[in-house]
Amino acid sequence: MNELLYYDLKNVSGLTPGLATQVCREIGRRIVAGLFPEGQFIDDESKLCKRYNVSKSVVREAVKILVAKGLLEVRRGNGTRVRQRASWNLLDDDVLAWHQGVEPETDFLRKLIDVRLMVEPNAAFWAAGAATNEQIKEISKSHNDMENAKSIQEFVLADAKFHRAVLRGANNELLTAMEGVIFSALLSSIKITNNDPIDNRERSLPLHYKILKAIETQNKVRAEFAMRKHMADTYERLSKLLPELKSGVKKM
Amino acid sequence: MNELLYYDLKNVSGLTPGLATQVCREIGRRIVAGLFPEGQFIDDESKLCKRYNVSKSVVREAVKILVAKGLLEVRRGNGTRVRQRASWNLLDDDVLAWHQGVEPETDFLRKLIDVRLMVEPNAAFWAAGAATNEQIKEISKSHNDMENAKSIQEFVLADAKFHRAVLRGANNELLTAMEGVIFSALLSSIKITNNDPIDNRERSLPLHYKILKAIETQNKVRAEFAMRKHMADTYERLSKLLPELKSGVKKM
DNA sequence: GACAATTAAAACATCTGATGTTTTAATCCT
DNA sequence: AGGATTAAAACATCAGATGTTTTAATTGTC
Repeated sequence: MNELLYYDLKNVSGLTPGLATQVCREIGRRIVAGLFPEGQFIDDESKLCKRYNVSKSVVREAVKILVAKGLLEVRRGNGTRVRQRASWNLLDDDVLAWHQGVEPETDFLRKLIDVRLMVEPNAAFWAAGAATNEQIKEISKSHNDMENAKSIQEFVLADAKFHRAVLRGANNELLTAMEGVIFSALLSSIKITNNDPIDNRERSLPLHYKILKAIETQNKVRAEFAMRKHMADTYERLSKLLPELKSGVKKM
Repeated sequence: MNELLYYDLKNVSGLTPGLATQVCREIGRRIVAGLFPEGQFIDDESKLCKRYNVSKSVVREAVKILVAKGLLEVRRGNGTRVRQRASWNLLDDDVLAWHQGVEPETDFLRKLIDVRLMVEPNAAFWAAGAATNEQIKEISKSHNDMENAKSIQEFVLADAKFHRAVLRGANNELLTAMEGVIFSALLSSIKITNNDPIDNRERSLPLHYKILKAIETQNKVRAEFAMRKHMADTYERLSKLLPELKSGVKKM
C-alpha cells in the first residue's frame, strides 16, 4: 500500500510499534476514510477493547493520540465522537498518510498541490539565501539520485528527497513541518503518472537542475522562478492525465 | 499569559481537562522552552509519576500525546527522549501555543510571518473565487467587529477572526489547518504593537476593507494583491518597532 | 588480557480490577 | 406538567502484577 511508502519516506525513526499505535492507526484510517459522519460517536472503551482484543489502557492511549491529532473529541461521562474535518490536524504526518488511497483522491490532491504551489517556490527563494553547504550538498545528491534512478520507485524517492532538502534549506522549521504535504502529493501523483506512457524524467530533470544551480549560486529570484516553473510543469502534466485536477489549481 | 489567549481563539471546543492533558502541557512547554537538548532523555515513568503526583496511566497517556506531536520518542526498554526540533509538529496548535513567551521570540515570529506571507495572499485569491455567502458574511462581520472594537483585545480578536474567515473561505482544509500560525503570529505581534504609541487601526482597517471588497466581488487578483499589501504593511510596521525582524523577511 | 556468553537491572508495554466523577436520561413525586 | 431524585453509562484515575526489550555489568574461557 502507498501509505507504507509514505512512512518509508517519513518515519525512519520515531515510530512506536506498540499496540496503541496500531489501534490508533486502525481507527484513524476509518475516520479519515469517512466511515463516520462528523459528530458521530464511536464505540466506547469496552467495545473497542473487545473489537481489537486489547486492554482498556491500550484503547485509552490510542484515543488520546487521535484526540491529539484533532480527530476525536472525548467528553467525560458522555462518549467519544469524531470531530468535524475542519478541526483535524491535516498537516500531521500520520493524518496525511492515512489519506493515501482514500476517495476522493483527486480533490485532496488538488488541495495538496495548491499548498505546494504556495510554499515551495518561496522555500526555494529562501534556500537560495540561507541553505548551508551541507544542505546544498543534500539537494545536489538528490538530484544525482534522480539522474541515476533505475526504477520509478527510486526516482520518486530521490525526487521527494530533493524537495525535502530544499524545504530544509530555507532555514524555517515551520516549512520543514510541511514535508508531509510534499510526500503525500508526490505519492498520490505516482498513481497517475504510473499510467503515463511517456517517461517524464527527461522533462523533470532539467527543471530540477535549474533549481539546484540557482540555489548553489544564491540567486533567490531565479530559484523561486525555477521552482515555480517546475511545479507548473508538473501540474500541467498531471492535469493532462487527470482533467478533474485542472479546475481548481491556480494558473500561472 | 498569552498562551491562554491563544486557546481562547482556538480551542473553543475539543480540549479535555484531564490530568494527562495537564501533564502533557507541562512537559510540552518545558521541551518547547528548550530546557532539554535534542536527544536528551527525560525522566522515566516512575519519576514523572512522583514529580506530578499522578498514576502511571496518566503519565503514559501524556507521553503518548507528546509522541503524537513529534516532541518525544519512546524506545522500549531504553527510555524516552526529546526529538530534534526539526521533527516536531510545529504546525500543531498546542505546540504553537506552547511557544508563546518562549525566547527567542523574534526569530520564531519572523518565521511565522514568512509562512503567513506565503499562504495568506493565495488564500485570499482562492477565497475570492470559492467562499460561500456564509463565509463572506463571516469576513464582513469580523471587519465590522474590528471597526467597533473598544479595546486592543477586541481588535486583535476580530482581526484574527477576519484572517481565519479568509483562510476558511479558500475551500481548502489544509489551509484551515494553518489557522494556528496566524493566531500565533498575531499574539506575538501584540506584545510589540502594544508599545506602539500610534493607533494602527486607522492604517489597518482600510486595507482589510479592500480585501473584503475584493472577495465579495470575486476579484481574485485584487484580493491577493490587497492581502499582500496588508501583510507587507504589517511587517513594515512591526519591523520598525523591532529591527531584528527585518533581516530575514522577504521584501516585496 | 581479550572476547564471548550469561545474567541482572532498568524501563517501557500490557493486562486486570477497583473506585471515582460526570453526564444523560429515566423515574418518581407533587 | 414540572421539578427533584436516582440509576445507568461512559470516561478518569489509581494500584499492582506480569511480560518484553534493551543496556550494561558480570562471568568464564582461551
